[in-house]
Amino acid sequence: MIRNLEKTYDPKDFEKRIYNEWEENGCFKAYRDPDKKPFTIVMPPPNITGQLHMGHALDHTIQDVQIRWKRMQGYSALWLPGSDHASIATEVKVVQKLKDEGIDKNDIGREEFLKHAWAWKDEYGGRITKQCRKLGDSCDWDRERFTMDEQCSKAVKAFFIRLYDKGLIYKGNRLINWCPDCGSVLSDIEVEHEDKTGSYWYFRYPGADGGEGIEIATSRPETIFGDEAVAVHPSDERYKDMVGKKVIIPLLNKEIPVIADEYPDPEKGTGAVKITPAHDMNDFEVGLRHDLPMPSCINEDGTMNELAGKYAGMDRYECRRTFVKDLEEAGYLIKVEEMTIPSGKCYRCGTEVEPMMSDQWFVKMKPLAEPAIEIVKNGTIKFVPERFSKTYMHWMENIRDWCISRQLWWGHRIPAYYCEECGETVVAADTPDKCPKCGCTHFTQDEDVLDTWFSSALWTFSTLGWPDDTEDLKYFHPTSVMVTGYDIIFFWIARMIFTAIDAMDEEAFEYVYVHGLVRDAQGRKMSKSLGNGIDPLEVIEQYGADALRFMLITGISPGNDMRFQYERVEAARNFANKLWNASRFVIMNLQDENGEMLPLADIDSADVQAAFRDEDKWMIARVNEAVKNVTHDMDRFEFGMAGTKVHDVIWNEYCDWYIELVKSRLYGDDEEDKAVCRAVLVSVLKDLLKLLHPYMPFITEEIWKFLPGKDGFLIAESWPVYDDSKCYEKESSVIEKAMEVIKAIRNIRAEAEASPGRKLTAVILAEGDAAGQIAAGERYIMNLANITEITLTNDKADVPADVMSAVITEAEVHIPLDELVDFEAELERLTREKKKLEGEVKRGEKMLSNEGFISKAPEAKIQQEKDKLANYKDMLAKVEERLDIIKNKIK
RNA sequence: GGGCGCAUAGCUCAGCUGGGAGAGCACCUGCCUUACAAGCAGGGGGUCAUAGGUUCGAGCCCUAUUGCGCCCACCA
Repeated sequence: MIRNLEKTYDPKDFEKRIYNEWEENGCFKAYRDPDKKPFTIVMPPPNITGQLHMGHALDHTIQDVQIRWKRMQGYSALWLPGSDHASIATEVKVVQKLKDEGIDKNDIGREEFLKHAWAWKDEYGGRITKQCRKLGDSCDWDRERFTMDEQCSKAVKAFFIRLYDKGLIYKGNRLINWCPDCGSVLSDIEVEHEDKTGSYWYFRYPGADGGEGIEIATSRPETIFGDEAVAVHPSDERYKDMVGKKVIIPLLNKEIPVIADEYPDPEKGTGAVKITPAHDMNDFEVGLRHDLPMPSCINEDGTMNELAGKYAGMDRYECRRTFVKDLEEAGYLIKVEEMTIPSGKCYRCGTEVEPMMSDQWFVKMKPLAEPAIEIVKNGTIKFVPERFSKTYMHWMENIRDWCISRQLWWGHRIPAYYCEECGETVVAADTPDKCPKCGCTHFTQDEDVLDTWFSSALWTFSTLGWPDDTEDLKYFHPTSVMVTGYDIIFFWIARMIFTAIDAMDEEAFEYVYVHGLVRDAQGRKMSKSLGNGIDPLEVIEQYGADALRFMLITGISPGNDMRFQYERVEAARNFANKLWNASRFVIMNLQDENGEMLPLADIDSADVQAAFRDEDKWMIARVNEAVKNVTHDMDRFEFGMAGTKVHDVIWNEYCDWYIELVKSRLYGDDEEDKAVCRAVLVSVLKDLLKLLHPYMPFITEEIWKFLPGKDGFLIAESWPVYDDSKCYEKESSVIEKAMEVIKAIRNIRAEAEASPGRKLTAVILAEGDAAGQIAAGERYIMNLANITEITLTNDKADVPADVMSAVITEAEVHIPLDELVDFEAELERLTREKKKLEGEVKRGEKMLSNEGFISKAPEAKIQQEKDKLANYKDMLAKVEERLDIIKNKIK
């Protein structure tokens, strides 16, 4: 029975099976091996609410390629997986689910709600990690973590307490971003700014002294109820007399002062600004400077409060409409202008956020940012591509305090306890026994939870055991590379950097590899609302994970977005198919018709190496070269380039040339040579599979199983090493010259429209090195160009009359075609050739006659140009000679 | 207002430190050649956005311009 790969490549046949084998055999497990160097990647934890999307597929492919590669290079490679509780996102989903069941979150209370949330997590939380297995992620699943598991929760508390004790966490009443829909505060970066069309309403605030008062413009009339002043610029002549006087808010009959402040821009609006300290960031600052009261007029749910009088209870937008109408009817509205106005929206639900005064917890950022800036500045942490460090720096240098409390239930509850007697705040991991101030034993824990990014900020070290001083932490931290999209540099990367400096006193990672977004074929962002998302699982189902991975990673250059195109997945699948069939060919030739293994030469023995033919050495040299280049590219994070090079050596050299070159040997009678040939075929294929394995782990592992002389899994094999002694330049030049001749003959054949099956002969005029190379390569030429006889000569008289010709370096190839020669066409073809060569000669002469070039260019470059010019001149002369002959014939 | 990216073949994109423009797809021609038609062989196709500059030499470096996109900040 011949044992071979299935006739057709169908990834569904083996991808799942191979993955299970890896997992069952512990291939992904990382150990603290003192003899190995660690290589650590901590997976950006996907949200438990999510499904695997194309972004994950790209993100994970980049990580898995590195992990597999480093593992093969002999590192103790740990890829630590996990998932994120995603506070707001999950809570929204659970609330919705309960709502669908007719349950209101507030009716069941916190504890009951959390039971539902955990149940939800148990049901859906594992979904993504299951999907990751389809991609081939070689994570150490035994170390899988969750941001709300016991250890991570411990880390969160410990870190909170640590910062609190240092005075870096505080509670304060500040103007914050409030999402009325989520019912929670948001941090600054959770607000998305965009412009929208809106209106400026111009109102008159009459003077309290019965005077004309002042004209103001506002885009948010509903905040008038919170106005505490009208500000003008101190240098604004128009309002000089108004400063210090009072004006009356129309319809409210509330008196507010006119104040002078640097903030108003006399050029904008009327130059006079109503000041609402509790609902606008700038107004808040003005309010602080002038010691104004800061009353809120809007409730947390976005409705108006009692300050709005008869409008109380109305939604803020409804109030705006009604109030404007009332003001207009009362004659206070001067005009309305359409304008584009800025708007801040909640990044989760898109609701317009409301700036509000609120009591919240903050992290004081300045002291934490300083070392975080330094660690990137001094190169301890490196961004790939480098430009993203600028983005990071700019943000860090202008950082504001981080609001970390959220009015939600799903998340890490803030470890702050308030004494029920005296109100003292105690920050501790557990409920305190008694109040340090009054001795009371009754405490209430803070109701709020922490920003979901607070726990992810600790991810590189909380997952390895912090705050305990674990062996894992010592061995695997700092991590090696963090792979992420540029969209979460602020949310996550920046925060991991400063938390690790504070908690671990070291960098969280050495490199941050930043990739772009996967867009749809039209270049649009994939989104649920557009419905243009492409499900990676469907792509895998159709084309296999290897094809998807290969397409994703060869389609990118670091930091840039890419488009998802099915044609490219198909191309990647075709490549897999190519490798599959080539391997099937090799495996087939290792056995006799009964499936008995044929002898295989020992490729390491000197005798066998002495028996290598030119094509063997050429192929070995090509792989060796690829090893060098691919490794070099991967070292520089150029995974796309490296992948393309692996693709090219497999397809363009191994399949297109080497296999074709050795066929005649395999079908011949020289058993000893066949054993050598088989050995080279297998040995080279093994190296190629190794190079490709990080990109296409499944197919390479599956093929590996069928190859002789292996021990265990390919995933555990070592990465090939470049070997100086395997360049084989002399033998390679024979093959390359033969390839040149073969291509020339194929071209003539095609031009002559001679059928590929037709047997032809060739007369080759050659000189110099070419003569020897062609003589050595005759066999290859005959086989691959389908030539029955080659006359190798240096005598022009040997060239028959009716031939088609091609000129190559140091040689002319002539194909006798008798009746098939169309001399007109041949004339045209050679004339084209002549033109091309003339261009080359002209270029070379121009270059070499340039005084500056001769005196300034490097010697080697000049010599190279001289050699090229001589060659082109020689070729041109030969083409011209042929043209003369043809012209005479036509006459 | 500040910062960043992109502009190269019909399409999607590579092109690393400056030294003769590449790939995949699409297109044209011929082939079911005993690994592969998801393939083989051959071929056509580009003033590298524009204008200057540096250089012996620029797709690549510098300056400006145009168009597209992104990020940050601000706005009564």
